Amino acid sequence: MASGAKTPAEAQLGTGALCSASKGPALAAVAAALGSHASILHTRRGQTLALASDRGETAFIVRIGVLALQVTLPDSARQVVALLFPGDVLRSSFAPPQAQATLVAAAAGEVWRIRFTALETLAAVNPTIMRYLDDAVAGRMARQVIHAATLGQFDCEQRVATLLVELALHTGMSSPGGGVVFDLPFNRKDIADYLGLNPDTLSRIMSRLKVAGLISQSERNRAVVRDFRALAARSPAARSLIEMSGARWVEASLHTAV
Amino acid sequence: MASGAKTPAEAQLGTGALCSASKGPALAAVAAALGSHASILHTRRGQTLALASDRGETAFIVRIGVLALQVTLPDSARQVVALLFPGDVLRSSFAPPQAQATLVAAAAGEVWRIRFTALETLAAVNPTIMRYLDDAVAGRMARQVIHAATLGQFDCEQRVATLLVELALHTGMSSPGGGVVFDLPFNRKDIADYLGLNPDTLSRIMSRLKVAGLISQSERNRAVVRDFRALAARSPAARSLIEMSGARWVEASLHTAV
DNA sequence: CGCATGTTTGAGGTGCATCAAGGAAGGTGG
DNA sequence: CCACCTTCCTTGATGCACCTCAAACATGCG
Repeated sequence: MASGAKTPAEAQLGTGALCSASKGPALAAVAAALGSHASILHTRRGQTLALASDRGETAFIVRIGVLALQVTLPDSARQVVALLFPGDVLRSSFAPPQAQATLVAAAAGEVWRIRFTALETLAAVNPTIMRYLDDAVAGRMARQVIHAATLGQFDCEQRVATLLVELALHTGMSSPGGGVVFDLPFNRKDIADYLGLNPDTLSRIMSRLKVAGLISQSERNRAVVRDFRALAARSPAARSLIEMSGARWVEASLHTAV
Repeated sequence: MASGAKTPAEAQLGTGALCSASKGPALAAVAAALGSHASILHTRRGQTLALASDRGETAFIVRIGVLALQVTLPDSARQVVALLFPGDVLRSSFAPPQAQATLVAAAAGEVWRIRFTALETLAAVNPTIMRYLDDAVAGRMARQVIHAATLGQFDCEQRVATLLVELALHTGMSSPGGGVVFDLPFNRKDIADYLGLNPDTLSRIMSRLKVAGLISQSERNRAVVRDFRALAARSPAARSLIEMSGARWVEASLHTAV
């Protein structure tokens, strides 16, 4: 999918352009089987999705766009716990009890919602679906592991670099200028809450990266990575994220300094 | 299981005493079906288990004891990403690629290892197993979410309180003195790496909690929570952890100040 | 234009890390 | 049984990375 072969909807929404299909069974292969049981939600920027439906557990499958799972523990500040990209699967039970958990859309996109029991039934019958779900959950867990390492061990610049690498890999499109362009989901406060930083500190780091020539911003909420290799070098998690994303343009970017 | 009704092995190893069965299908119910396909590993304190076997993906099911999953990203310090308690399930693909990941036993215990493909096959045939695995993974993810919030938002005292609550809930036994006793897995450095803190800082916090009368230490590597309610009050994640653990003695502890 | 919301940047404070010295616990050989 | 060593834990002094507060600066909208 490195060039062409994207649906009009994807092109319009600016996702999936540079991100090749995930490993394992592609979502497309299981879409047909799931489609009849799932309700399709079209999201807008900032829209919140209720995690638990009236009764029973729910599963969400991201088709297009970026979502954030945020959690607020009592007497604590909010933490954006995970960013969800196309292909990701979320169960409502992934959020801990006794916590205020919210699913927020970063942009216009598409999410499939399905009762978990129904999904379980489908998985029992269709090995492809089961494999897809298992792989999606495993990938989600691996990303969560990286996030834990990010929050626990990285300094603020490494955290920001990690986020930018993550976004470039998942939602980035190569720009005419030679860099990688992508939308910054949410505002500074939300991003800071994802990285466990202060918004002021985040702003400072971004400015520093701009001065260093690694990134630039055409408009607000949009970023251009000018030197992906230099950026990746500042994130200890870059290699892991690159291998997990399976994005093909990375190869080229890593060998061509800008 | 608040009193008696524990196997000799559990009593000897000091686990599972106060922790009632997890929700959903108990591990015992699926043990028979898995037993013939899994190899049983007996762990010693500090023993490391290879995550990926020679070929193919592996799953681990913790029966007795505590394990830690630790990850070291390139050019970064080690992060203990998760503590695994009896009933927990770990797939080798939960660890990100391009990272040095290790599974370490905190104490003598028992772990079942099984090829993931075999486990998948069993799950497809046996709904009870599938349900158990799904629930175990969902619970693991919820704990990972809490850990992210802990690393991202809590101050150092809240982090330590959270760990102590977690350990008390999962491995604690009520002591004659009225408190809750449990082993401290690993040494200070390892615990600090789990909480994203410096060992020196951790030691200071522990001393502070001792002075405040919340905990005491009979021997090294062993802790007694003297006032569980006060400790829980210092951890924003306590309510979530309590509800997830399903430990029954908590009810009593929460209503009796010491 | 004028207001609301979000971002940037500076000045100053603080929580935690770092460094270093001392102390307890456990193991080993005499 | 006691010196001795190694390992781990504790605790004080100091410094820095990041947070906090506040003011100026952008951006969008009625």
